[in-house]
Amino acid sequence: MDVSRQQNESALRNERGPRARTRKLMLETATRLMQSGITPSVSEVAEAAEVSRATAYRYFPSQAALVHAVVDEALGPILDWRSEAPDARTRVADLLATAMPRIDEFEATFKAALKLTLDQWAQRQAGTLGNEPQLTRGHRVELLRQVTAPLDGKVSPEACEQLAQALSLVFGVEVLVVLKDIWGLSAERAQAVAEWAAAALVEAAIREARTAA
Amino acid sequence: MDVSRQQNESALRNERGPRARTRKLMLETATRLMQSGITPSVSEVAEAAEVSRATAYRYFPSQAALVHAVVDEALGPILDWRSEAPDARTRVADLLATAMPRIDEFEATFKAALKLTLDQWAQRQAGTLGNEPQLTRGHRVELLRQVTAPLDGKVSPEACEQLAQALSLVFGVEVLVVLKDIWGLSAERAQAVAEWAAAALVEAAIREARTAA
DNA sequence: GTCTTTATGATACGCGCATCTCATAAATTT
DNA sequence: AAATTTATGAGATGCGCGTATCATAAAGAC
Repeated sequence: MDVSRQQNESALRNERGPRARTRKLMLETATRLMQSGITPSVSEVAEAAEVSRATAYRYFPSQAALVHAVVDEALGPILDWRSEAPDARTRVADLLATAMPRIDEFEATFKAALKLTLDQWAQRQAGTLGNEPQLTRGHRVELLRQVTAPLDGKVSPEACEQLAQALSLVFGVEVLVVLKDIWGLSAERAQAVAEWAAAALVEAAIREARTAA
Repeated sequence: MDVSRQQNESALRNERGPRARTRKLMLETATRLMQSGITPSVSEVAEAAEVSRATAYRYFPSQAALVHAVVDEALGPILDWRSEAPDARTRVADLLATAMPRIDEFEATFKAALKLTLDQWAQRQAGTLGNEPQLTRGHRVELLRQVTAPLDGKVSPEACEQLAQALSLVFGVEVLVVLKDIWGLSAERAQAVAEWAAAALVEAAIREARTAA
């Protein structure tokens, strides 16, 4: 029973037929469960979606694959984000305004994803690397390069890179983990702090370039 | 067999006797395993330490308890950190110089701890809150209040608080996770980026207070 | 309509973690 | 030294995850 023979992974998403239907059902169920705070095992999704465990494992062979798929859905508008604003300050503010509420909305999902990357890192360290779906987590790099793009030429490439790296610290689930869970802030306050910090970093990079010139 | 009847938790640490000895052995074994990248189960520590599983579980009833104990050891010098430097810039640089190498050294341990806090958060959300040891993760707040202490009076309390919160984003395991794992930086580069970001944030807070006045 | 292909469900197995019980060994106390 | 408390080990049990097998039901081809 080789699935890819007749319907490959990408085709499965949007086409119809029994496979696409079941997959959609499972994904929706998994998303709902994760939103409620659970990081469901494949078996749990199977039960909640009222399909047999065997079937569930045919679509998502591991919890990692499951979370990966749900995260892809959750990322949605963040992946499509673009900015034509002329200055970096506006771009970073815009990015945070788009991404952070979405991340907060799917907080449980993104935290589960973060947990999985930590799992995979540990297994890699220990040498026990199953060939899992390999959670991506590289979106930040691309997005932040867009943010710092207006600074090309005005700021040295090294400084630009450093700024992007620093910005990646104030943008992501980790921000919520720290500000909400440790400091007890609301989602709004957390976003405000992140925006302030991001603006300060951009400002500093620009200022340094100015004094260096 | 009520342990606390004769030797309570705190007494166990430094006193001697068979219990303290076994506990120490297990802790050392667990630390060694975690440094090698594994996040060991209680059973694994038991085997590596050559004690029976039953004994192991008497000391550490769960993996969470185990990690918690190892983290306490790993924190070591970070918890003792103090600074008498007169200005916040120096203090934050000093804190990062102390803490980041230590965190990097015990990277696997701190990542495991982060994973556990995510687990606990998820279980809390789902309502299934076992009464686990409840990982602390609040050290950052105290340390950063010390960092921003020189700004009291010079900067409004709100701004001071916000600065501390922003600084907490560039100080901790999360920084390593993002900069090393996503960007592929070395530990040294990661620390340099964190230091630059921290300095920029402090600078921004001070500058804002100046212009506001 | 028959026949093939494909999807699903029921069931069973192995594995590792966590817990419990009970017997033995070690220690402390008197 | 004897008695009592305390620590340990060996084994059994239950539970959940992941996998494999086989039989049935649904969909598509002719």
